[in-house]
Amino acid sequence: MNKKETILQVALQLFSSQGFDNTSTSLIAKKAEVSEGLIFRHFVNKEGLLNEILMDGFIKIKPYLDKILNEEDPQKIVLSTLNLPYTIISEHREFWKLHNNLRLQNEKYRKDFDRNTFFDPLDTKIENAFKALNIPNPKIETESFFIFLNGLALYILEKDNNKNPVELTKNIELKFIR
Amino acid sequence: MNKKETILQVALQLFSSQGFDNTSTSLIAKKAEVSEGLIFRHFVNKEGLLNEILMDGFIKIKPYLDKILNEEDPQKIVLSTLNLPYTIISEHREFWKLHNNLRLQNEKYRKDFDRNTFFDPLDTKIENAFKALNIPNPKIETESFFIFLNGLALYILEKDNNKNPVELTKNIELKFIR
DNA sequence: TAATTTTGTGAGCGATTACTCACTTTTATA
DNA sequence: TATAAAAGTGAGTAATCGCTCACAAAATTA
Repeated sequence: MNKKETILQVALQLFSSQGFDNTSTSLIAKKAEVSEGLIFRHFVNKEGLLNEILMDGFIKIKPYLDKILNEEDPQKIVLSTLNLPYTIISEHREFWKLHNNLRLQNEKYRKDFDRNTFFDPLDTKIENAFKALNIPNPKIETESFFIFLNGLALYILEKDNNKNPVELTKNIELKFIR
Repeated sequence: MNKKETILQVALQLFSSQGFDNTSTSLIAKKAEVSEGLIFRHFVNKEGLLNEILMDGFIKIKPYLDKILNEEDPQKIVLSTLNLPYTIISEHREFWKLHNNLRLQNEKYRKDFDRNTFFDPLDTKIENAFKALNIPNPKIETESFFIFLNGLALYILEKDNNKNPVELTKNIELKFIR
């Protein structure tokens, strides 16, 4: 087992459960069973470690997004986006929790992320889908849709289990596709 | 100006913008222009300071809740609850931001808060309102409703301004009351 | 006014923080 | 196989952390 990988793995686990600020590099080293110095050899500083974790995470998330962006049926686009929170979180819970906490707590991170436009293509994809479905005010509808999506993601994150909230998602679906 | 009050005010501002862990007692003392020791005289420890801030905050929030709980018209109940995020955040933004961050980041705080059942009466109130409005599955509808409400609160928190998102709220309203 | 309590100070404590660096061990290259 | 580069160690650093405490000033009570 690669030691660099172990550090990344342990740090992600700790950052997501305890928070970035509240996790010391000494604890990471201890749990990863490496010397503390090795962390700084590989990642320069604590923030560098965080950045590499985030990069890795987004690279793993990307394919889920691309799959939706390649879809053409507007109804399918909306429906599979509604399932995105469950899909992502069930497979990358720790990363998504970390990303969410940083986004809500760290203003600098939030602005960097927003400038990064990671989800922008999905945003326009959804808006176009609503247009295609002849929804009266597609721009506002898209805004509502993403508010719902964020709420749903938080809801799933807060549950400890990874059970798919099918009935709930169905109920929400009907509010956007009649 | 009361020095204890100043400490509470400064600490709330710093905790909500930087996070609890990332804010030192020395910085609070400096910004409040008091000695660091005074913080511990008044609040025993850093966590005691946090708790008093939270207590104060919830006491200020309570009346908004009570107003809805005393309402009888089911439609009005749903509508004014949908306006709750904007109402609370525009007047107690810092407190609500702090509460949200703690809830998402600190597992102990989340569990304590959930056990505290602060919002439980509102939950049943909404469910009964949906029953009165003959909504097919009131339990699931209530769950969706609060997911939406959480998403909306985050949306308003992330915006720096305090502008009431009327058009958006109207759009969401129509998804719950036809 | 005198005694007591409350409010406030600031130097200082041990523990912990992120990080450095001289050094050794392992791996890759010539 | 000799050499260079990369990976890994662990003791040590200054700075900062939450917090204590002896003491002084201010407010309250007797």
